[in-house]
Amino acid sequence: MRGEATEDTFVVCEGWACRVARLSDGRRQVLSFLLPGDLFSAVSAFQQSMAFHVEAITEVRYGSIKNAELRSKVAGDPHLLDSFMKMCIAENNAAYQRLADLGQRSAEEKIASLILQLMERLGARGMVHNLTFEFPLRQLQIADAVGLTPVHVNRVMNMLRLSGLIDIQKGSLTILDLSRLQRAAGLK
Amino acid sequence: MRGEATEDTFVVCEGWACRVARLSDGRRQVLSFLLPGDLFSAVSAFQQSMAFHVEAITEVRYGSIKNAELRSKVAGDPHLLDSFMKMCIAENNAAYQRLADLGQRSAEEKIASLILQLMERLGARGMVHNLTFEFPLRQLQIADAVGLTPVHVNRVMNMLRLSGLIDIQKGSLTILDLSRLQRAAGLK
DNA sequence: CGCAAGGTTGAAGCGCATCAATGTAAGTGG
DNA sequence: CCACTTACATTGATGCGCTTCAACCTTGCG
Repeated sequence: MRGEATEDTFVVCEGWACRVARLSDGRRQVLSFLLPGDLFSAVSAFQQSMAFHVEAITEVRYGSIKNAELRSKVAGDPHLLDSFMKMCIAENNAAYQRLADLGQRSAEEKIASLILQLMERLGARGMVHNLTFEFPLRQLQIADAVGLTPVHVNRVMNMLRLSGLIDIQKGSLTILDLSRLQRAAGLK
Repeated sequence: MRGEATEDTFVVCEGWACRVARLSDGRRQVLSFLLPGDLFSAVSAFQQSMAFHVEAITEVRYGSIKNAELRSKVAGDPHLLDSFMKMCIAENNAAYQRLADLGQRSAEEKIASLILQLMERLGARGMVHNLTFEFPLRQLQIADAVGLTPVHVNRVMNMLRLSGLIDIQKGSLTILDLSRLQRAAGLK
């Protein structure tokens, strides 16, 4: 789905997608990953067109609501307005955290913290069990999200695997040593 | 000003400030620059505490409004709600553009596009004349904004100056060759 | 004057990019 | 069922962009 003006606001019901910005020369930046429950953009009801577009990562089921309807609902219900603003805040804070990650962290830290952020968001949706969760990302998509080459993403992820921090099997990721992974992410 | 819960939402009236995130080991990331007319955070009225803090760059004059008052005003006026959401969108889109800059661009592109973005925002405020505008940033602040070392920022900015793209005199920046600067920024 | 903050410059090294080749698994058509 | 293709993961060799460390310079100011 490209970034044209839309009549509707969409919400992911099932599957993964991502917001992508494309530079004029073709370079791609994955701005954020969309998990079940996420709006394609928390504020899309209020803007003409998006500066990015949305791409499916897996098969995606999604729902929609007319922008005009969403706007009037939000305007008419202070409690809903508050929830809506909180989603907007979350979107902002997530972007700011990624900014700090991209600006300040090494390759290993970037990838480790991306994994931890995804786990946190999936955990809030009850989609993590025993530190294991679905992980449908290709290494190219990870590379475009953290600003590295796919080749280097491969090397770093292999290192994380060989060091016994994570394990990946058939689209499923398991964190084998959470505290070491957090240290590798530069946290604490 | 740290990121504690605040009773008020602040708006910059005069001067420059910036939002800053700090990593646990002390690394800093400048998330965005605040120019006259910017809210410290477009959504600060709706959240408990900020994930970042705000630092002054120059002397800053600012105003404030009680969060509760701002919330009720926004909730009570659909037109104001729309304006408010548009500020939130702008904040988001700016963050996304910086994400793409940090993830995909070279040092020269990062710095050139930062300069162009600042000029664009200042121009919208009528603060640019003959491609010249106030530029109070230290090289360290630029470095923390684009994710480079101050040393390298210095080299790149010197190159931009020696190449005749920009000129800096006493806190004032002039763009000498706009189209070459845009090309250096990787645009078009 | 003497100090502090910031700008400038050089030398050396590392982290990641780049280029290129090979491996591997799933899908497709004959 | 096998030849072929396509997509993605893996691995090695080489090089560059940026970091790091360190010195020195400039400016403003008590």
